[in-house]
Amino acid sequence: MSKAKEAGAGADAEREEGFSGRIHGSIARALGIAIVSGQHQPGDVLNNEIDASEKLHVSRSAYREAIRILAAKGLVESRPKTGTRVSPRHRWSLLDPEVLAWFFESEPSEAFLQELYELRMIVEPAAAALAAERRDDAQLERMRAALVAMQHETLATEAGQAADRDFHDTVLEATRNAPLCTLSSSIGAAVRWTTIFKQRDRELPRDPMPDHWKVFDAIAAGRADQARQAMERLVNLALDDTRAAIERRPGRQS
Amino acid sequence: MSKAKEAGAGADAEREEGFSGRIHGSIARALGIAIVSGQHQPGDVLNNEIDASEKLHVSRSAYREAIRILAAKGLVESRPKTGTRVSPRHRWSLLDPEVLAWFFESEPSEAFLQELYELRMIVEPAAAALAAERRDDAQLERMRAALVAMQHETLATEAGQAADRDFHDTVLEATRNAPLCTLSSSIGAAVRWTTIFKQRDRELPRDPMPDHWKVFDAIAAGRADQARQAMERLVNLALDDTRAAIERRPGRQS
DNA sequence: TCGCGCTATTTGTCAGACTATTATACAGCT
DNA sequence: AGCTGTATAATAGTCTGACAAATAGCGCGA
Repeated sequence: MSKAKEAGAGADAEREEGFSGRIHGSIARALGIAIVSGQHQPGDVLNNEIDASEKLHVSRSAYREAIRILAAKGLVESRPKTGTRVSPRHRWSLLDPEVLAWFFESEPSEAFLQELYELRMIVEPAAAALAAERRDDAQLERMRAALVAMQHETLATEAGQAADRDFHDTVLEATRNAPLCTLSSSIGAAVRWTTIFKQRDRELPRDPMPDHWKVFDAIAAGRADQARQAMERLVNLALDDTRAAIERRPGRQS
Repeated sequence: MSKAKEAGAGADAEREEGFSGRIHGSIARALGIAIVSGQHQPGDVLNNEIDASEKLHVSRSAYREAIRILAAKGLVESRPKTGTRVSPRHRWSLLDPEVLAWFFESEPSEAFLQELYELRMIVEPAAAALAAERRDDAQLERMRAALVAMQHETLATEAGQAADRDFHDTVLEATRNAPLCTLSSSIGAAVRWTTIFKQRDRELPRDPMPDHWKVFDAIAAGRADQARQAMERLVNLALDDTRAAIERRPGRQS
């Protein structure tokens, strides 16, 4: 069978700019970005299906499938006669990975970033505390291996960032709480997008390893409170770095 | 308002619980329930579009739109030649309102409920603390009004439950953190589904008002820590009630 | 044994017609 | 005049049937 087939790097890298091969996917992406970036505000009604699909040079069914995707994520709502209109913000699935990705494709507001970090600051330390109580030896070993790799490669390389992801993912898995995993995973992935800004800005100003090791040690020792505090510091420092990088770079690129 | 018609083709007795109006919606719902309930396990491939749509007596496009919805929520993944297969669980958007609803339509496992409450226990107290620091007078007034209404109507009535929702929603809004709102709103809505079990089981064993008022008082006074602790107690008691109701009702069919 | 191209299967896309729903305007009634 | 019910028109929803594109798996040949 195809067990080790899941290379990972290749499959994910294919979601680069432009489109994802499938028409309905790229239309959903384009519309989604237009919505989360405010080009289409809540309450606005989109062109009817015929006009819209003509303007985009696609068939009506492809356009409709794109709309279904957006509707599934709470961004729009369709009704006969009224048309398809952008839903109020409180209906949006702000934690959906794709929606988050769309936010980050159109320079999210600093306030939004702030809110995400705030949520991360609530969730990840709690996750670390749970992990300290529930991790098993195999997970512990994977965390250590990830940190070792991360230390060797540094966050400047793709492999290093993958190791970082691996560490955090294993911490989450160790909580044995599936909803918590998907949540924190989404936030983490989104926030890690900002790493690109940081990297592009200049060399990483701070060595993240000591803080990571403190989290690991606390989890290994089974000290929940200590793990929580260590993770709090870690996230806090990441926030500082990101905020500094953003303030130093008020110019938008395109 | 009569639900007249429906006779028509006659052969579509397949349409269960009746509503959702839109075909693609009900198909997505049916398939979604089948997936989250384990009838289709991760890795399983669904029938190809032609067979499936024939078996359901719907057109291929309607079926495809249903699949797009499920794919948008991470439940399935479609590729040419391979077909559409159920995604691994860690891809599922467990916090999506519809996915949660589907879980609760097919008696969720106790473990899953436990995990949801655990997450709620992490998020809601933190939200209460933030609300205590950021609420404005108008929000405060709406919280008070909601609690007064809740006290009059009790949780046994629809109006009383609406007031409960209103209270919690206002607390969330007061955090001024949009992602936190959508998250906690989803969890709250899902967990409140269990209220039905509780009600069905017997009279509500405990008066929830004193704990609600304590949360309110702390938020009104701007005492973040106090609000956090009060909300912790509130959620904890809800968990106890739910767990008791479930254990008292082990009636398992199928 | 290994690699390369063929093919069959499945999703993806397209086009056009018809149906269902409903907001709105309008006529009719009180 | 004000209200009520109905006709109308606009739009999403559904269906049909066809063709295109991608690709997993197989067989062929080096």
